[in-house]
Amino acid sequence: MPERRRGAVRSEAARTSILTATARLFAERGYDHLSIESIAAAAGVGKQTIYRWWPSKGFLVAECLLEGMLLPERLEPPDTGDLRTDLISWLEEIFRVLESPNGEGLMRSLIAAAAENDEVGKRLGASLGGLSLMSRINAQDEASGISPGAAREIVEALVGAVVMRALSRTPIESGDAERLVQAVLGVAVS
Amino acid sequence: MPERRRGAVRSEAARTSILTATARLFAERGYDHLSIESIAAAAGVGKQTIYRWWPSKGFLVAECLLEGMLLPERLEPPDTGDLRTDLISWLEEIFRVLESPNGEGLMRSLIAAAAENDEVGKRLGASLGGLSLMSRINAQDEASGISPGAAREIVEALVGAVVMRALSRTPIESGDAERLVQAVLGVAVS
Amino acid sequence: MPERRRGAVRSEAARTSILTATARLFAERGYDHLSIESIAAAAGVGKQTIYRWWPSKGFLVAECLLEGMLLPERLEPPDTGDLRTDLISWLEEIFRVLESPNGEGLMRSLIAAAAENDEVGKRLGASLGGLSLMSRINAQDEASGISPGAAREIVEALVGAVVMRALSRTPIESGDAERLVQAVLGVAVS
Amino acid sequence: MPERRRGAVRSEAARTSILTATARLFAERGYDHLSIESIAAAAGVGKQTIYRWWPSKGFLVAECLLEGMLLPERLEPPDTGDLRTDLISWLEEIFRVLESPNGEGLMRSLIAAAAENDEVGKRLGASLGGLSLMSRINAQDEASGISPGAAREIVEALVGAVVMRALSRTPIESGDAERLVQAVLGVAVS
DNA sequence: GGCTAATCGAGACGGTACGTCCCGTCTTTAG
DNA sequence: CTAAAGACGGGACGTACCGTCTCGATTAGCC
Repeated sequence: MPERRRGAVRSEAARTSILTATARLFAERGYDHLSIESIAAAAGVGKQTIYRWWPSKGFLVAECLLEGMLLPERLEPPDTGDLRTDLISWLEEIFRVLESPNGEGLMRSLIAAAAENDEVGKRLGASLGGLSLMSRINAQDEASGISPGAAREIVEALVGAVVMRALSRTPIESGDAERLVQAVLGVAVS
Repeated sequence: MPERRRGAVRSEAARTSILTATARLFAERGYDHLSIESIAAAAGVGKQTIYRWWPSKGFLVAECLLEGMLLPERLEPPDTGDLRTDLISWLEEIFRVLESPNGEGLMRSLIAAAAENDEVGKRLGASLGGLSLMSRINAQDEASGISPGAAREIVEALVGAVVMRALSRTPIESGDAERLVQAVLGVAVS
Repeated sequence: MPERRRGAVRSEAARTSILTATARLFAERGYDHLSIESIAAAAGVGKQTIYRWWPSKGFLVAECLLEGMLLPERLEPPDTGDLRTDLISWLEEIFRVLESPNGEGLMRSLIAAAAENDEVGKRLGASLGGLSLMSRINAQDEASGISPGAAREIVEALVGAVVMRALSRTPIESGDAERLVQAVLGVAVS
Repeated sequence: MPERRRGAVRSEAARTSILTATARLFAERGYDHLSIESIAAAAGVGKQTIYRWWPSKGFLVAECLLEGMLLPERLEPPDTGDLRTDLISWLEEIFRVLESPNGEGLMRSLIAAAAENDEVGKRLGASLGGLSLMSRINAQDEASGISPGAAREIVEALVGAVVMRALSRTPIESGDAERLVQAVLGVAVS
């Protein structure tokens, strides 16, 4: 027996409008300066309805991230067969986001959220496409010159480099994606 | 004549006790939850004295970082001549900090500060030893198999990987430093 | 035919446990700090069940008052034939309630409820025994030296004096009941 | 030495506008429905400025009462030499306030405040003129037929009767003041 | 027996207000 | 002119309740 709960059921309309409002305000104002109060007001919802389902704004942002409401596109690496080229395309896509208006601010907000909230932290890498990338590399281990089991380290290094770019406020220059892949993947795979 | 301003001069005692209090509270409570009010109280100082000299708590933290009051040790890579070994030692040192009690929390607080404040962001990499590492690699370019001009990318990738570790809440395992260096520097340099 | 409604009938168990819970919480926490939510929880009842039958907590308290669940005893004046003595006994009884632990708080809660809710207000005097006292005095008018038709004023003055005692936080001293009757009834009736 | 305190001094402007706003909102909305938040907004003041100086809205109302900002007129009994006539005039004045638009509501709000807050409770009687009346009666003890030391009881009874009128929602009729004085002062003084 | 209607418990919902924390600014007194 | 102290207007926090509503379950008269 599924042990039915009693009482009114959770309102999907409220949930949706809260997440939408969160995503919008996150993009507009950044993670700091994002307040539960303003989310509630923008969503046309009582504050308690937010606190009933999410412990803090960090988890709200985490759920938005999971639903793909924060990043403008699906940042998955393409698969043309040539890993190196795919990596470069992928990084260039990410860099393009970073260079878009307020793109860096959005990324830094994401980092701030990841620093404060466990859920966001655990999902940050995957949201940038790291997860599918890892399994992709793992599958190709033998075929490429990459040492086996290094997938995690490579992805960590590449995503980490992107994060450092956002944190260090260094402007991105053309060719950066290629140089980065070159540095991490090494000469051997060229 | 050096054009001395009239009136009382800035109190060094106040400055020091403010920075000390900031560093202590930063370590205890993290970047969020760090408040100017509590710093002033802990330092035995009026709030105005803080606002007179620093624009926000971010800059306070930046100055602490610059003075080496936030990280427990000097995180400079050693120089034994063997770059690969030095990198591993350096990363192991950083990982050791991460594994110390609240070490990860401290690192995440640093990242949060870097995400919010430009100064902290610009200095984060250097504070972890990235700056001296870069010049070291640049100097050795020809000697090693590293492609010329890749120093920045390599350091970015390594430091970035560390940052991702802290953000993703992945526990560190023995050998991780070596694997990371292996992945980034590639087989060719072994 | 009494035009019976269809559907389930009002649950007497719910009604009783609501009133009991109300009376208990009223005594424990006072009229302010008394919440429908806590009554419902204490009574093991849904909030709607309360709102279905009572418009507000004021009416709940009014019904408790009417059922004698709020005041510890029946505060009716005795009837020995000697009005003056009876009045003194009655006031002494009320004063005894006031002096009991939290007795004054209870009385003030009752006054607060009376100030907010019409029903409670109209019943307050009667609950303290004023109603039966009035008819008693009216019946004795000629026999005593009391001017005819003054019953209402006398009762109002006596009960009012008790209320003022509770409001003014003046401690009660022995003999107060007698002095009060003396002041209101005057020397002529002694 | 007067042990001078440091730091900015309390703003009289803020204090005044808070009390004015309190008095206005008290008259408009009553003691329940009076909220610190609305007072702060109406006074153009931060909530903390209220909480810094008053523990609760009860004390705010108490201070307004003390400054005579709540009751429309000075409700002191006149002194023509004839106590009975003066008492009647005084009660008629109070009854006139009760009969004015929202006058009864104001009185009940005052009673509610008195029931909740000690300060208001202690001052309620005095604010209605009870204090000056008591000393007046005491001074005349021998001259009148009033038993010595009965001043407090008489005032308590009279003011209490007024309070009961407000609580019981009984409409006031012409001659009520006289009947009340008659009942309390007795035939002897007629 | 099935239908309809009312009740009950539970509890989600949009709101208001609470009392607290902290912001960044301003004011006061002391050195 | 700096400094400690601290009051100020304001924004947001997370919590408590308000009164309404929506559920599923139960109960009782009616066809």
